[in-house]
Amino acid sequence: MRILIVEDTADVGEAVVASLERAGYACDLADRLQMAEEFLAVQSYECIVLDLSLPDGDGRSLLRQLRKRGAGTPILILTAEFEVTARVEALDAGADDYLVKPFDLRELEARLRVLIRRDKGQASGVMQLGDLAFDPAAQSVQVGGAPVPMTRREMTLLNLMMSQRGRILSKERLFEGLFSFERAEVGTNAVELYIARLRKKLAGSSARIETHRGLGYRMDADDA
Amino acid sequence: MRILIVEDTADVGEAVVASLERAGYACDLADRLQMAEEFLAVQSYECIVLDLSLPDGDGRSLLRQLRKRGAGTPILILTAEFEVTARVEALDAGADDYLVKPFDLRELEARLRVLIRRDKGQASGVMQLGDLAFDPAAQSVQVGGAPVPMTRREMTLLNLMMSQRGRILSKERLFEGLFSFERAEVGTNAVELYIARLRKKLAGSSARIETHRGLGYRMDADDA
DNA sequence: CTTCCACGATGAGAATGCGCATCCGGCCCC
DNA sequence: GGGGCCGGATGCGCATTCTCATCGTGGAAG
Repeated sequence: MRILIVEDTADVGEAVVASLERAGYACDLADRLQMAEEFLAVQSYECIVLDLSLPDGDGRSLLRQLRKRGAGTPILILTAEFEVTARVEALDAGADDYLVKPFDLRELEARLRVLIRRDKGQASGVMQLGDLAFDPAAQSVQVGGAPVPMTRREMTLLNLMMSQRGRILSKERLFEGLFSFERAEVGTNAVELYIARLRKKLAGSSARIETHRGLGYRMDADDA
Repeated sequence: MRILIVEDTADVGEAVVASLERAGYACDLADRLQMAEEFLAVQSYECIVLDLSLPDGDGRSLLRQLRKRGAGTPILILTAEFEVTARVEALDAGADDYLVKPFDLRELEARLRVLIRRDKGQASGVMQLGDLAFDPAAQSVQVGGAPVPMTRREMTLLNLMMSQRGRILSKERLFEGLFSFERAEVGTNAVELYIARLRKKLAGSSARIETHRGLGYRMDADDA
């Protein structure tokens, strides 16, 4: 939990550092843009608190530079400029929050907690099986990095099989999953059909579908 | 891009809705907690704007309830309470931002843009895809540096597709992002219509919208 | 070991209905 | 009042989907 504070007014900077250190963060204090850049070159931070008016330049340039470089670090602007246009401009330039002096240290801490909390915790729900990757959210299938086009039925079947990988799924079960409501009219052969289609599209992958006669189907990888 | 606004003061709520709709968001307005919960039960939102003082209870309870349920939707508190302790409490309870009335609509919009782009995992504002550049803040689209005029709906759709680039978005999902409840009577092929219009305007660009029959649409660049 | 049967695999073809284009009317905002 | 934005309706083309029919194969019993 390391935070960079860029602030030229000594007493403000020191007060912020003292407060954040008491809250358990490791803090580096820079009073000029150049010093901030030196810190950033050798250290990565959970979060950056940035004053806009600095003796050797404008904080906005640092902000833009970082974003252009692709840095995703949350940045909180802390400044005396209270004009709405300045706020909008900074936020649109890539800042994540904007606090106007004078401010309350408790609020600063709370807002930093929010930024750090947000920055963590976005997991990708991708399922992997051998060289087969399936992302249910994106509805995308890849074999060894190459995308494989799938139709809707194929996709739902793959979803069923992969979310229960390693288990044998009865044909009735798969049938329910595929044709839950319109089942009355569709023949019993349909499941086998889509199993065949899936197998064909998954040829060349290390994932495969085993047949267990009289029981159902099971998905697994070749080796393992 | 659908936003839920929970606000009991009619003129404030309507002003916010008008402003956000002009910016291309689909908005649902709830003036009571109960209504908000009903909306949330049947619809998912990109973001929630929440007033704390409501006729049938305290907004904080909704906030806590959502977080306990594990909802990760960004929430912006919009209230007249200006005490620091109230802000800290709300932020620690799971709110992502806190704006005190009276506020400037431009700042609200800017802060919502921040929350939404953060939620999507992007740090800065401008999105690029091949030679197509989209700036949600400026509501501007460029193909190879040349500006392309877009209508509001087209822009909203492009925003949806680009912020989820590489993923297949179902027609229902796009529909929900495009239209709010009051416009519920629009036909089902409205989405196809705007897809067609977008494609026409994006002809000549390396950005492309693929159709995945039965699944939805997916945005990508020609090469890759 | 052999034989037979039932279950599963596979290919070809037909119909459903999805998605696209187009034209058009209506509405809102200027 | 008018121009652009918005969304309705229709007809057509075709991918997807499912049926049908045939062939392959595993397994158990004699």
